[in-house]
Amino acid sequence: MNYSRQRQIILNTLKEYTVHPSAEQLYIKVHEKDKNISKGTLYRNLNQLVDSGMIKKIDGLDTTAHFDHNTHEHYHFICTKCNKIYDIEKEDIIIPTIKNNNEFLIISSDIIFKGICKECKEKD
Amino acid sequence: MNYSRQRQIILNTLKEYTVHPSAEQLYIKVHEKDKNISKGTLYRNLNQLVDSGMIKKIDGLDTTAHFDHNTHEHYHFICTKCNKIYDIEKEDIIIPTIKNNNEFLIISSDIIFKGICKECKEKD
DNA sequence: ATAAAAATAGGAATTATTACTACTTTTATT
DNA sequence: AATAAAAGTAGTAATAATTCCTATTTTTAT
Repeated sequence: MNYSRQRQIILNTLKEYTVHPSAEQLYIKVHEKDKNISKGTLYRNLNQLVDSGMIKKIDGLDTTAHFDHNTHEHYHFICTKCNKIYDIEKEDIIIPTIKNNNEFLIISSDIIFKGICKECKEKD
Repeated sequence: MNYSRQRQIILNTLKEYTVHPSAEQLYIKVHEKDKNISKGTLYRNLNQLVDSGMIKKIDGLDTTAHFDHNTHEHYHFICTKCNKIYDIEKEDIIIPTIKNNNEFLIISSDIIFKGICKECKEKD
């Protein structure tokens, strides 16, 4: 992967997020910094960054892919009321494993908890 | 929800699968049984069946939604070589939980394990 | 300095999904 | 059984997310 100014902007912009934007949300911010960066470039670079392990792609949040610059192993909680996505750190959960498993070589596990966050609970 | 012949065909067709088809894959089979069932009808009914809890929607497998007639709580393992989706039964895993959690009310958790299945491991 | 490899902008194309509309089927009530 | 309201349908148009394409530009290794 060669250096590219555009890819640098995309990565830096993603790093400014504490939540996990979709490509479209990211595009708006990136576009503010450089009006010429096209969606083709954005998608191509996001995919390259995912493939090289520099960022993570999160599916299953809604119908679109979201992107996460936090590459250390962690999981997500989505509040079904406010749709906010919270990070759940590895050390804060009991990791699932398959019992007596000699059939599957597990390389990664994605976990998405869904429910109600404290804030929404207190509003009721 | 009223009875509809088309919905019955869609549900029965989904039940014939042991794997978890996308809407498109399901459409091909449904279309073999009744040439007149439209994609609009398929999507509308799939969404109704999901909303009523009769089937489950699985996101995060690839870019499209997949559907599962197996509504009892279970999880999935995707082989990154052959892309086959295996069911992992609840009783076969150690369920993840958030430790010392008083912030999130967890209603459901989706887990997708990724790795290499036995078959693909043995081919190497 | 230069040539091959990689990347780009911008728009076209593709794919998945939803929305719309005039018509048909189902269901509850008589 | 007749009937009217509610629910559902086919077929197509529209939308949204993402990928593909191409001529041009940038990066990198010599």
